[in-house]
Amino acid sequence: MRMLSEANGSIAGAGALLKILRDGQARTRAELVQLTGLARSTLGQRLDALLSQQWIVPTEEAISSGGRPAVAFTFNRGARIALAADLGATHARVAITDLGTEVLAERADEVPVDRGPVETLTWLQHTFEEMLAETGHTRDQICGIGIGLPGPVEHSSGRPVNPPIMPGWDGFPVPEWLGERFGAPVLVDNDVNIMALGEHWAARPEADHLIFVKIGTGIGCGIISDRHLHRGAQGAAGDIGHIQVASATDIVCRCGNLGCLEAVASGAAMSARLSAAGVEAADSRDVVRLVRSGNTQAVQLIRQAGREIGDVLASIVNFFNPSVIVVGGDIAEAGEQILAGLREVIYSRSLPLATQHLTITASELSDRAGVIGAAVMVIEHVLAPGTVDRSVTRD
Amino acid sequence: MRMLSEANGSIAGAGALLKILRDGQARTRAELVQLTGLARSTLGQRLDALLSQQWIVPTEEAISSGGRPAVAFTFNRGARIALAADLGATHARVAITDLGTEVLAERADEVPVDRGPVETLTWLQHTFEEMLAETGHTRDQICGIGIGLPGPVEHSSGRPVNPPIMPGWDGFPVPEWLGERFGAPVLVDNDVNIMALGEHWAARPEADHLIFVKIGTGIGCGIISDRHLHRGAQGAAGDIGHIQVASATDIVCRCGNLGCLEAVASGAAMSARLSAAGVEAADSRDVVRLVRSGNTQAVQLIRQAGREIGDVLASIVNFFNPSVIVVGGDIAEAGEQILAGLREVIYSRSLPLATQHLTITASELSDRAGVIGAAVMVIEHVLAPGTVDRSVTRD
DNA sequence: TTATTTTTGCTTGATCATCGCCATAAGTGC
DNA sequence: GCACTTATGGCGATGATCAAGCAAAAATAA
Repeated sequence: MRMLSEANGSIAGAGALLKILRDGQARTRAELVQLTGLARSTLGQRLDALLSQQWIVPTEEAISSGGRPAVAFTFNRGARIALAADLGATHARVAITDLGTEVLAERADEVPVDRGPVETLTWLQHTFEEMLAETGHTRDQICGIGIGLPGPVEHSSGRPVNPPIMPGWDGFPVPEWLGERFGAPVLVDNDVNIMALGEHWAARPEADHLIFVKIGTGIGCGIISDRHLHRGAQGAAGDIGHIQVASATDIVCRCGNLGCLEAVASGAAMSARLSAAGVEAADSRDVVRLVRSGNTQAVQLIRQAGREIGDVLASIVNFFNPSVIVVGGDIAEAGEQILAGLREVIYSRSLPLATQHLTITASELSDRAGVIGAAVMVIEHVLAPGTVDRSVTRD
Repeated sequence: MRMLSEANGSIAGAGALLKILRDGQARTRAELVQLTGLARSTLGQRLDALLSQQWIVPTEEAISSGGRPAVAFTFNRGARIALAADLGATHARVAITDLGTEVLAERADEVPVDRGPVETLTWLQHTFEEMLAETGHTRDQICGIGIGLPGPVEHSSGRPVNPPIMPGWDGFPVPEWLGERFGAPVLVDNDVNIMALGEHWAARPEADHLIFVKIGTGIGCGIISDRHLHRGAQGAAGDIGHIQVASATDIVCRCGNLGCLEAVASGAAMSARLSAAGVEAADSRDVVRLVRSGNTQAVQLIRQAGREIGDVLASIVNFFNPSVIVVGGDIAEAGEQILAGLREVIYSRSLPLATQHLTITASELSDRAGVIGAAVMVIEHVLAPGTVDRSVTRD
């Protein structure tokens, strides 16, 4: 048993304590004794250890009930920082967060990922460095770096696997490249996976089984099963964009197959269809703009897309029985229009037992879900190893 | 940390050791020292504890490499027994197994579950007692009882939830009823879940993500994600029988909806169709019999059913990315006929990344998957709490 | 100001798991 | 039969933890 607790590393035996304090609530010694079952003296020793490492801090306010007021301790979210990046096909979002996933600095830029890993990561390195200077943080405060990439990633090695829209990235050792430059552990994952992680952790921690559906240029989803990210055998889980839908078996998808969901209901498919109909729309954002401005064709199209996606999700609800479905991505910005279509189909097609407590909602974190998820991935890896990922990448 | 290890109960600190010995990773003291990092003396103490409780036994053969031969230890599968039952709609299979899920005694009977819980469980109690007498085991050797039921079960409480084919069972406290009579922990779960568990554990332990598809009177599946059973938010995960299939939106299902998979490809649906065509077939078994005897209509029907189910599974493969799909249930006894249809559709419709290492195979345990899974559920609960289920039912 | 209450820091002796060391057991090779 | 090698068991030392107690600190109530 000893080895298990010592595997925690620097935090040593105090890991269990930290776990309790990390929920953000201030706890007094008396409460902690109650919660852990430790002796007062032992608890004192452990608190000292955590205090000296700055992992926790005493709060200002003293709660008195007639005698000497008790000192309450809280988790020190500012003890370390996490570097997080959500790299999309054309735009990237980079952030520095504290250990409570609070965003301390943030940037969103147009960065084409198709120029290859070295150029993109060099830009990322410089952006991180600039932001660190901005916020006045040093390198030794970094507890880790989390990266989301728009394609399949082998999480254990942090390398992209045959990514369709990232030429030159196949097998590129992202963790090694960045790890050398910052001297911190680097974790990489698929963008939908980290979005699911972010939404689950920051907005819906009570949901045990969550599906995050990203509707943007393409369509994909991140899966949380029993509070763990489900990545699948090849890390390819959640690739629902190429599931065949019944209604349109004549449309050719970019993958070569017929009637893929993505070829019908994605942002790219919708903008293409609007353009063909004479309405100008270059990408997902234009579609959303048109919907918001009340364009009839766009509204009809997005409602129909919602029903198509709902068709696929209805099957998934029966199979997976999630407690929450969160919808995010560019197209989700159109709001209720797409959710209405989704709900309509899911509630009529799926089993009552599976739908009676099912929540279908738009992402609360919106376009920040990715970076926050990347931060969560890193923080959990450092503070509670094994919760999110079971294999270490780099140290 | 202390409290964590003590929660293990009677095995105390030696739990980790037992896990290693159980998997056969190490056998001699030297190897165990290497693997655990414990001191030789500490290891010796722990081994003594395990030996005195009969959890492990020294083997006869002594491995020498020039000096005094090392004593090899093996997990004593006979230390305790598990009582297991797989109750189906009309027939039941009951077994006593050792801790290695080896079947020591077994019975298969026609037992209609629709007569209510008291009659069925009373029969089960007597069967267990008879079998115990037969094998010469006593009650205090029972480490637990595992039950599989044909309907949704809230695993944490062990109670059926609105089971469609089990009148009178809704909310019945199965664990309490049986626990009182045998003085052992009772775990209950859906029949497909335990089949998935059995097949995963006994036949395919290397598969991290497994889907067990049961094709019998109805159609359902059990889901293993990251070596853990995925039960879903309402314990309703895996209910793929009522997913709508494109090809037959005109057929009414017993659930009231149109075009359910179960209404097209289940044993009940096939026997009904054969009967309507003038070929006598009362149930799934008759269908299998006809297929085996080479009846053209039956063969065509089962091939088509394979394709329909494959259609649904193709979507699930994209979504879930399993490493193995195991097919079981009465209809699966027909062998390659149904697998051919499945493979045909899945390999053509699902993504190459997801299918390239995907195995689609018939159940190795066949009609024993259920009881063995029930035994696994109990054994894992006692020996490695938290591996399969995270909530305790009864003690 | 003083008494009371409650928290906190510190000390002590006991307990327990673990560790390192040494003696002994049980083989192999000459 | 003897030296050598390797495995095993036992003993005292170590360190973490615990329960208990006492004194100091910091508030409230009289």
